[in-house]
Amino acid sequence: MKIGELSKVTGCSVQTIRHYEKEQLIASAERSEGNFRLYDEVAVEQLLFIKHCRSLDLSLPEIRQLLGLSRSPGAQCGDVNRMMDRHIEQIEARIQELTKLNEQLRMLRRSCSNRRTVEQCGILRNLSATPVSSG
Amino acid sequence: MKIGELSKVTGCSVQTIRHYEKEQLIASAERSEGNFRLYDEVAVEQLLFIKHCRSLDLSLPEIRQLLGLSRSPGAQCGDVNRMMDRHIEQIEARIQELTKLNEQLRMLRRSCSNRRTVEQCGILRNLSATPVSSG
DNA sequence: TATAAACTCTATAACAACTATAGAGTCAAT
DNA sequence: ATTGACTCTATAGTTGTTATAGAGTTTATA
Repeated sequence: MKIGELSKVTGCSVQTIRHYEKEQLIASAERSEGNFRLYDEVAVEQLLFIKHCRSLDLSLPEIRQLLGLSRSPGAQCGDVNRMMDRHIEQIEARIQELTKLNEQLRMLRRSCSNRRTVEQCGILRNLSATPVSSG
Repeated sequence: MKIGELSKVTGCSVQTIRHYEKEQLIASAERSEGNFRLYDEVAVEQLLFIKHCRSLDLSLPEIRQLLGLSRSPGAQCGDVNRMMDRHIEQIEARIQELTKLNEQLRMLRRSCSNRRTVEQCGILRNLSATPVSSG
């Protein structure tokens, strides 16, 4: 199948597929006489794997590493697990950050309730002061 | 003061300050005879305002808009409030996304507990299947 | 058979908000 | 005069796509 069909089947855009090839996440496809990329079912599987990893926010280098590990079947799972653990840590750290941010934003938002002119706007006043604290 | 001192005082890097100037977040600085940028206290205030906004994850266009509003003191606060509300919504949506992601990752992580070879690794097996569900 | 439509190719730029670099100029001190 | 610290502009890199231009290929139709 050509790249357009692969795109439809997997839900990855054509440019994205070419991008993954350039980034070495998938092997360089064979070419037709007219220099079109040709794919088979294996490519579909690989792309779905990658897509699934991306939906979990794994980076392309992380995915490349996973693909490498899955190609060396004798290897232990330790590396896979370590990567997942690190990734989970990152996500949780980000959630914490955003949660704190959200509290600050809500506090800030409470400092102004419309119908004032910008001159007296509590939000702008609070943004000018360095620490976020309003009352 | 020159850009290096402004950088120290505000904690913004020299490149970032120049970047903000190019992006029209701060006015083009006056120049010395030798073409060095020269700043005063007003610039310090503005940069701290911007830095504070950035710490709240406001985008540069959003900050530019806020700065514009704060310069037209007759304007109503409505716009400021709408921007904050939209921003809060975005942050909360992102927190939801990440929380869901985190659950999926933890579930996936539970599917492999070291000491297996990659061939039997539950993580890799689950990543190959399209929906995330493991048991 | 000519031609148009739909597809593919490569290479490049855009996105956001910086960070890093190269190569040149300025300034103060020795 | 020269060193060192600073500054200048312009450009490329970061991440994972998406969008574009300009050219070539294949398929369907007139």
